[in-house]
Amino acid sequence: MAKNLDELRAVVRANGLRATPSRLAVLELVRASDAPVSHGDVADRLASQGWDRATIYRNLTDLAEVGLLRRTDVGDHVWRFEAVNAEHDAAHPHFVCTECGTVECMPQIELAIHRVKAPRAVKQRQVEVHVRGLCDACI
Amino acid sequence: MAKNLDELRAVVRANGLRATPSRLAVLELVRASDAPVSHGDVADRLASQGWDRATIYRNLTDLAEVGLLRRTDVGDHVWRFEAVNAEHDAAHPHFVCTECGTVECMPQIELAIHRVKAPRAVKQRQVEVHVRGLCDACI
DNA sequence: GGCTACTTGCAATACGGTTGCAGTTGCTTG
DNA sequence: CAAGCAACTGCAACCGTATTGCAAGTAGCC
Repeated sequence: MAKNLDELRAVVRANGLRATPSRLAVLELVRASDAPVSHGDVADRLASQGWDRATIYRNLTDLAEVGLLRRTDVGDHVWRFEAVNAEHDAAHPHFVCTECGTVECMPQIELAIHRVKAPRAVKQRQVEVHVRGLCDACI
Repeated sequence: MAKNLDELRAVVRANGLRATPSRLAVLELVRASDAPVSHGDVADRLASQGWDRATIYRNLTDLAEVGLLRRTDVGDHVWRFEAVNAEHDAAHPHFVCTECGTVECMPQIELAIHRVKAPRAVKQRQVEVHVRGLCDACI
């Protein structure tokens, strides 16, 4: 467990952030969750440790900004966060399950543009693509 | 124009709602928009006609409930509404500019799936597709 | 160890979304 | 056409998620 904290500390610092106790707690919790967690979830679960909601919020957004977490939403207009692991590369579409919140990478998906009238970024594929629906487990 | 109001009136009544002036104004505005419009947008644009925001909200949700409008979101946590009509029936991707927030319908875009391994919903195109990038004005 | 930039707690605000209640009105029916 | 009633509207308020300013506290660099 102490080793795990050192690892968290190292990774936070490697990403240019200070390894504060609250940040480590947030990162540990999100990494331990198997589904995306909301700010509210995290704040509730860390309330026993005395962290203020504003702090939790800032930590979540800071960690997301440096790429340790990913902010996502499942269509209910609540932002959720999940851990980003090493092999991740953002250059392909993502599928989000609107039921369980699972995010899957979809490199096998591509945009097909049937007519020329589209923004340049779209034509150049310089866009983020999010696909939202029910995964096979929830369908 | 009067004919157009009669048509709106008829369609609203045909869907079991009362054809009140505010409802007709809302439906007309949303039908005239070429991109999904938010509650706030509609309220602002109809403010000169004196309609209260609560009324606009209720009208939007009522019209969506009976199927004359479709509620949709483009990933920015603001609900938007678009008209449902014969040619606009199918759900289609929306492009949102990450800089200025402009939203565009993208019926000319379609998912191309290169390999069979994808969630069933994706293969059946039972998904919402959100495309995010810079529009031509912000690029 | 000192110092500085970053972080946190507190308190408040912002914003989209929603609702209760009393008065108004669309529309059905006689 | 008029009456009646359920649907609709304006007003005022509330809700939950998201976000921010400021002063005090602290991580970490030198």
